[in-house]
Amino acid sequence: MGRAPCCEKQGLKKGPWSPEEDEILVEYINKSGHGSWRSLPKLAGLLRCGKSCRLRWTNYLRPDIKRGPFTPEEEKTIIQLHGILGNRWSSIALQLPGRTDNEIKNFWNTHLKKRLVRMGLDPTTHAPPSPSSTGGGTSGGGGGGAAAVTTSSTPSTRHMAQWESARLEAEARLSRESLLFFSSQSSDPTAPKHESDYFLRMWNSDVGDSFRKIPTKAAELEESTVSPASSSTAMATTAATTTASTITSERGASEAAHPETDSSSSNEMDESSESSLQLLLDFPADDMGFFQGQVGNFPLFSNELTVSSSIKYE
DNA sequence: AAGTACCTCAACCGCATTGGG
DNA sequence: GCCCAATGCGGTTGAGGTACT
Repeated sequence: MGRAPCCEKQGLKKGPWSPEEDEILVEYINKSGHGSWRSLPKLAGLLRCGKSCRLRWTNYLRPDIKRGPFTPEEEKTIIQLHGILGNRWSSIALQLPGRTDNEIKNFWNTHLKKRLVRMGLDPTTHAPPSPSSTGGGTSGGGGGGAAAVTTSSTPSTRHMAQWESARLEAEARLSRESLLFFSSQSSDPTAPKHESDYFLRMWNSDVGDSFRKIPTKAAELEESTVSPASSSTAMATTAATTTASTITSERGASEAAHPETDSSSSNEMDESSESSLQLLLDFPADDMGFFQGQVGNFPLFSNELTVSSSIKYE
């Protein structure tokens, strides 16, 4: 195929940016905007490719970038969002104003990932490693451990399945209760009438968008790893139950006391218990408040519901 | 003090996606 | 609908700094 390189390599500088280059770039963008990144270097008089300029601007020079160490709240947000979104750093960054996807990615890889590993959690899925896989194969970084989880699903598809499950459940409920729902809506159109409402909202938000855009290739892969009899929805429910448990604070704790939920995943969750979930369970419910008013044009979660609403479907 | 190992993070690379012609 | 350029995104690299021996 041979896509042409993003820029002609000859004569273009690579590596760290000098203060002078930074100054030129900032001055030019402040004056003229970045416009076409490809043509920017030439117009600004920089010996860099447009891609490099864009990266430098978005990751370092942008005026709204927040510097300095991550706060505990930001850490929690990242961990929780990673539990939901996986390695969708740009989506995670949307919830952390002033932080770049690159910064979050680096912080995750150098700090948070290790912390989860120390807690006995799979940093990819946030689930405790399955007993069969704990013996050998978690060496090496990267995605090596991804296959260790419950089904053969990949992290991204498990996250997608989680979303899909919540969405389907919400839609089913709403269709069942549509008359009641719409009649009662007149009193307060903005107030969620049902917990599943939040998922529909989130699904229709920017965050949900990122899932709808997951390439079908991933879904096909998912299908191919599941027996024909098991629909993707059924799989999704299982995955959602498992994964959502790990990312839910209140629910995670109550789940241990209510083993009547999905038996296929309950074993894992039982084994995880408090110790392996400690980090996630420690989060107060209103830590998910970052969703409120920040996704789309509406609040997504009320304080009393938070994410715990995500699992109460059977 | 010197050498080595480890850590951090800015920057690069290449694939995926988007959008215009 | 197809092609291609532009842009976005996530994984990876490597230089520089720090800690340890």
